Amino acid sequence: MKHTSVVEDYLKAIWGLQQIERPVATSRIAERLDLTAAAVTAMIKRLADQKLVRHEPYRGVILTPAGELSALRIIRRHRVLELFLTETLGYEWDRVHDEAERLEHAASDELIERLARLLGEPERDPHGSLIPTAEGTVDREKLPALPDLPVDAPAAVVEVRVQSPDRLRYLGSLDLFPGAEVMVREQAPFGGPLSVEVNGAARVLARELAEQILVRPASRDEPSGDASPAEDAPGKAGAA
Amino acid sequence: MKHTSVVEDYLKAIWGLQQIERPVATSRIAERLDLTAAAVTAMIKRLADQKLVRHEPYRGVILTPAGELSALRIIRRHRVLELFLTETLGYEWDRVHDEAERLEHAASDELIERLARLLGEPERDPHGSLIPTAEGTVDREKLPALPDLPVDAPAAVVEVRVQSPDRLRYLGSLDLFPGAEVMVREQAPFGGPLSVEVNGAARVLARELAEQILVRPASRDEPSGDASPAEDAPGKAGAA
DNA sequence: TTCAAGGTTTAAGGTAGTCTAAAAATCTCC
DNA sequence: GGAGATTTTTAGACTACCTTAAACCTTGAA
Repeated sequence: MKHTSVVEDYLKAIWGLQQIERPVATSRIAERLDLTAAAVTAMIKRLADQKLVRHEPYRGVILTPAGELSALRIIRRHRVLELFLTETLGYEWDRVHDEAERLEHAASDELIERLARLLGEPERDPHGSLIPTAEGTVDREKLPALPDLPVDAPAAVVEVRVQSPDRLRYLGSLDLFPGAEVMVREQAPFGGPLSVEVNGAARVLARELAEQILVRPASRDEPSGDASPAEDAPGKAGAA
Repeated sequence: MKHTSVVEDYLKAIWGLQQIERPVATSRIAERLDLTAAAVTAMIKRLADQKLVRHEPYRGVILTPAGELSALRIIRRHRVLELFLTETLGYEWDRVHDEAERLEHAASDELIERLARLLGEPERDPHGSLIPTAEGTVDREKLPALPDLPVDAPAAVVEVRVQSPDRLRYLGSLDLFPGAEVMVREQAPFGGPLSVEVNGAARVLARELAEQILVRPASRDEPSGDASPAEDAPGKAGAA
């Protein structure tokens, strides 16, 4: 039940990669954790011994139910901490990841639950990602990305699936936080950029970035983006 | 400048022991960290290589200025975190130590400074211990302990030098938090217990514990214990 | 003044994690 | 259905810790 912080990092990485492809290749894990494939192979053995993953040599790994549960608990920690950092301490949304990355291994369950209480039992982190429950469950949601939206259809940003601080900072400068109201005005052909209205202001956005912005289309009869649980824009709280 | 968390633990332990005797014996460190003396000797070599301690074989170690600075920064982290846990998250004062012990190695300087700001740049932790500044300085203060007080002289509790959760819980049940107003009524001879008035209520306290309670005698002309910077009693915030 | 007790250091071995380099398996493509 | 490229695993070595057991100082008391 209690793992080293390195083991926690592996589980988290594997969980994330598993959302993309199952089973997960050794080299994917190595890339994500910035380690050699040899190190990953060695660790996978240990994880398999602890019944956290199942490993088919040369084929890849998948998390066991125990492994997945552990992963989700760590992800909960991470996301609660991120939200605490922005909401309570005024961190910018592009600077919370690394800090949370270290704290998540040191924080007790009790600390996390107290933080969650302080934050009002939040459902999403500052990037709009769903926070797993303390029991380790998350809803699988299937949201459209910005480029999937029909032209001129109003929607609200729900989640910004971007890690890189640079990109986050840039998106923040465009006001593209969870909760922002958006409308696609035009999509340039051949994978070109999108013209988007963000909270009423006209913006142009590279398609690559737009793909990472998940939205909830406004339902016809609602006045304006009120269907979204994410209500306020993080990352602009008290500047350092 | 950046050390492993094990190194940080050693520095903190040595700093604390150095307040009692200098140089610090290998076996004292081993006791405090619950390791074998052999492990300590090995680590001392590494610390000496990094110029964090000076070591005279068979005689003991003392921190170098660099080592002391590092130690004080870690102690600052620890104490700021402890205060955050009681003040903001409602932890009891007997349960903050272990949590802070883990977090102190993961928290960035920035996090600690933001917490300190949130807490109003506090001077003392929940036990009344002085928090070193961000620059790594602490005042050396020389306060009398409860048994040093003349009978019937009013004083205020400043610091409770107790680690053990059991004892802290017990002292808390007697209202002996920093800020409490106390008066020694009687001292039993031959190292016997003290009769003490705490916030007006009569208590009896083992001498061993009383020795660890540091107080500031009320100055004659003040109405009541207002000279103390520690103003409110921690540890009684929202019960779990 | 020696010598035993007790604390300290060395020596040897273990775990968790990393790396490089080489061997083995799988995939790709003609 | 191979040859060659690619990916994965093994092998051997390194760091930072820890342990136990033996060797080594220091000291204090007869």
